[in-house]
Amino acid sequence: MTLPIAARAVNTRERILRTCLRLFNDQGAATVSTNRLATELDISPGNLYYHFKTKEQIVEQLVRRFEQRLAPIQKSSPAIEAVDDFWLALHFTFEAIHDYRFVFRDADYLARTFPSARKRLQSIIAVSIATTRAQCSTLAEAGILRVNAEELQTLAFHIVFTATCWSVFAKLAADDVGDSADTGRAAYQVLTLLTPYLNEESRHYILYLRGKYRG
Amino acid sequence: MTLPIAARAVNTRERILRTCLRLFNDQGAATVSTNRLATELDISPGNLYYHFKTKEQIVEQLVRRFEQRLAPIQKSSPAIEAVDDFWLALHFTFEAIHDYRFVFRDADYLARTFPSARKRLQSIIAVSIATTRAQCSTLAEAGILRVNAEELQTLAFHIVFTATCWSVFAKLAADDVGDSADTGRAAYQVLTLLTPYLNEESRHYILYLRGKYRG
DNA sequence: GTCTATATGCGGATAGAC
DNA sequence: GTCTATCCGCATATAGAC
Repeated sequence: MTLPIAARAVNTRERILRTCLRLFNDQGAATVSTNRLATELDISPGNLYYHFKTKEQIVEQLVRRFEQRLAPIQKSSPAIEAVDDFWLALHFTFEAIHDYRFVFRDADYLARTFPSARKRLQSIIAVSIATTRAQCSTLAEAGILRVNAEELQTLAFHIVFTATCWSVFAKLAADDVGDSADTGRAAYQVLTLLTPYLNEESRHYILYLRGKYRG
Repeated sequence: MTLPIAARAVNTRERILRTCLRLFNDQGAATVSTNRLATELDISPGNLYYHFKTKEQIVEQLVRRFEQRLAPIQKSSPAIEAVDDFWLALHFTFEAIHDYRFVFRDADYLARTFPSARKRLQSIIAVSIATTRAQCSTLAEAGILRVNAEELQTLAFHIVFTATCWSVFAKLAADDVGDSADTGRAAYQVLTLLTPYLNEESRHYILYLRGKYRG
């Protein structure tokens, strides 16, 4: 009952991507060489080369997956009718970011080294800002968020900025070497940006949520 | 009228540091090898080695200078009596960050590769948060900023986060490849965080400043 | 598909002559 | 102080056998 050849091939390709993602997240995309990746997988460099001719191809595939992971979350924009919808979407987003944390962590290296990655990253950010603005806009129309057009834009920009860069900063500021997952803390930090602009009722709700994310 | 030998030596050392800073800022600390640095300086690798035995020593020296550059700005904390004092301090800070932008841009690489740099970076961030909190606290006592203790902490944290990571994000989000200096935009973005908590008078002042930093 | 073996180049670091 | 020459190791990439 061994798997057919085609399935085995898919499996190796899949193993490469999964393992690479893990190593990238743990050690940084710049640090993880193709050789080390092959060693970790217990396959030969030649075999790795058979599946991916360049490191760039692996990177692009992983970034593409990250993009696909974000897509359904962002599609939910119109359904954001209350603060906790926003909160939930934020949570999913941060989980995705955490699962692919190398993407933003090593953004500078990736953008510098792989032109294809650079384009994709910029696209992700542009889409994210647009989506976030749409979400905030929906909240504003529902009277939950009190902002003018300019504040809306600045807020959306700042939320995306926080989402993308938070893990870099958290890791840097942390005493320990590992990456404290704490996506809740990240979401909380973003929500704090929103707080002053919320109406009374929603602000109270935030204060309630806040209690759950402090220790 | 040639310079005495000692002075020449100091000069080469200084030239190394200056050129290295420029290359780091332009191309990234990870990308710039000691060999490329030597080539750019028109000196031999051996000569470079004479002045700095390791790349880490150069990095540490540069980070130390960045720290020293920040120090006098941070010492001015008690003198923050109005919003535009804060604004000015912010401006100086962002100028310093821009002049040493590789420090935060490549923070992950630096922290990973050079333990000495990691410690220094963490110290810089810790001091910055403390300083910022002190500044905000002064503003709060003067009735300019209306925040409770928790908001103060979160705000300080977020301000430092923005200051350190902004250039990374700005560069990533930008279409062009170069680094748009625009420290004004960065300072404006930080000030926006403060706005909702300001008293009436100061908020108007901010709105006035805002006009100067939009195109 | 997977392996072994290897080409080629660049990185940091260093010895020893001048 | 500065150079030339060079070691060593690791990176990416690849050819060719199985």
